[in-house]
Amino acid sequence: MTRQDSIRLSGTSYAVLGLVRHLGRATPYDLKQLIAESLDNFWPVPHTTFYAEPTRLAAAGYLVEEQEPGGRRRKVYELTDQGRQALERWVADPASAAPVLHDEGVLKVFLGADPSAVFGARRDWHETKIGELERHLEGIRFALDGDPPNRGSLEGIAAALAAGIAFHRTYLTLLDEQLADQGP
Amino acid sequence: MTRQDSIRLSGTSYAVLGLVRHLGRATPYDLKQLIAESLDNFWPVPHTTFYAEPTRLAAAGYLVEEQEPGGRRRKVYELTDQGRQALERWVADPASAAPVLHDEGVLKVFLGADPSAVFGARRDWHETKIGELERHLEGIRFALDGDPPNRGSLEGIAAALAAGIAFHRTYLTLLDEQLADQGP
DNA sequence: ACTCGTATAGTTCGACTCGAACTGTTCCAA
DNA sequence: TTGGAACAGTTCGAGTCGAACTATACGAGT
Repeated sequence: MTRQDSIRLSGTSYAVLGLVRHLGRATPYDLKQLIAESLDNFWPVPHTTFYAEPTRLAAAGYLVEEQEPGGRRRKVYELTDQGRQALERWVADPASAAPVLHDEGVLKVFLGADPSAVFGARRDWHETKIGELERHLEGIRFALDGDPPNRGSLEGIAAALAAGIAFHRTYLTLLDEQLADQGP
Repeated sequence: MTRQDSIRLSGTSYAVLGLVRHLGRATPYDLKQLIAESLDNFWPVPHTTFYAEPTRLAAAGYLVEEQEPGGRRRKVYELTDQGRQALERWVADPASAAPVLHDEGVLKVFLGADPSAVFGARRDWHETKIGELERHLEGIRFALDGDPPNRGSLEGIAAALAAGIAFHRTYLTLLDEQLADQGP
């Protein structure tokens, strides 16, 4: 009998349910590994949440929790019907919360910092980031050329990576425009 | 004697300090009004934080807190030297934390939602938002054409609004590209 | 076989954050 | 003169986060 503690489900909750559905059986660490560098660009989840949130979801009946008897005694999660249904309902609804951006650099400039200094530093960061994501994406593409055991998974990650790269490129363009409007 | 409870200062803390510096004397409600629709695009601050955070900052010596004797008994804040120095030090440092984006729509698509449905709905939202911001910006520009009592303030807000509009436009472009890549 | 370093895996804690819901105040028009 | 809308402020508890820490596994060199 699943419990109905009627907890609130956030985007992060659904992210956890979705990742568990994807892996079938997953430990918190698996979840963390899955999204590093891909989904993380659009929906950051601190790693501690992957330990806390599944426990919450299991208590409310969306997941089942098992613990390995020996070794690291890791907890392994699987979706329940209730979890699957909640996830499907949420995914089917095309409405989504407005995107939210947190940019400390713009805040600094708003509070009087020198735009060239702040945006200049930021520029380099985006370039580095793009490099990382591209390298990662290449790796995935290479894997996709071989045999595809987990093809679907990799394709989703590739799409997220491509979108992430597009996002950072756009940001770079915007920054360069700002920098051009300023200094010499 | 200012207390040194050595609290952690987040971007939001500095935002509060900066807004108080800007206004000279400010109530929480003033702060909230100041950033609605402008800074909010890059550094969202829930309104309750404008009640809690200044209290925290005052306890640690960054602000002084006074309470109106009658009426609404509002609390009024002013910057201390300690607060001013902390703010200046932070603003002078060109390094800033990486921008962070939260986009539930992309999350949904990542988890298997229909991209056209999700992005289509989102598209309209951005258009509405741009309209609002543009109307607001026009208002500010009109005010700037008149006499400028608080000119500096308004210019900062105008800049933030312009950047916000640019951001949403860019997002719109990206969404349209995604929608074009999909079906008809 | 052993042991040291590194990578992997997991947890605890407390401070902070957030939003829902509520209360109180002021203003203004009917 | 009173009732409703807009304005202003607060409370509360659940949720979120990151720093710091512990523990386990693996592997290279000895």
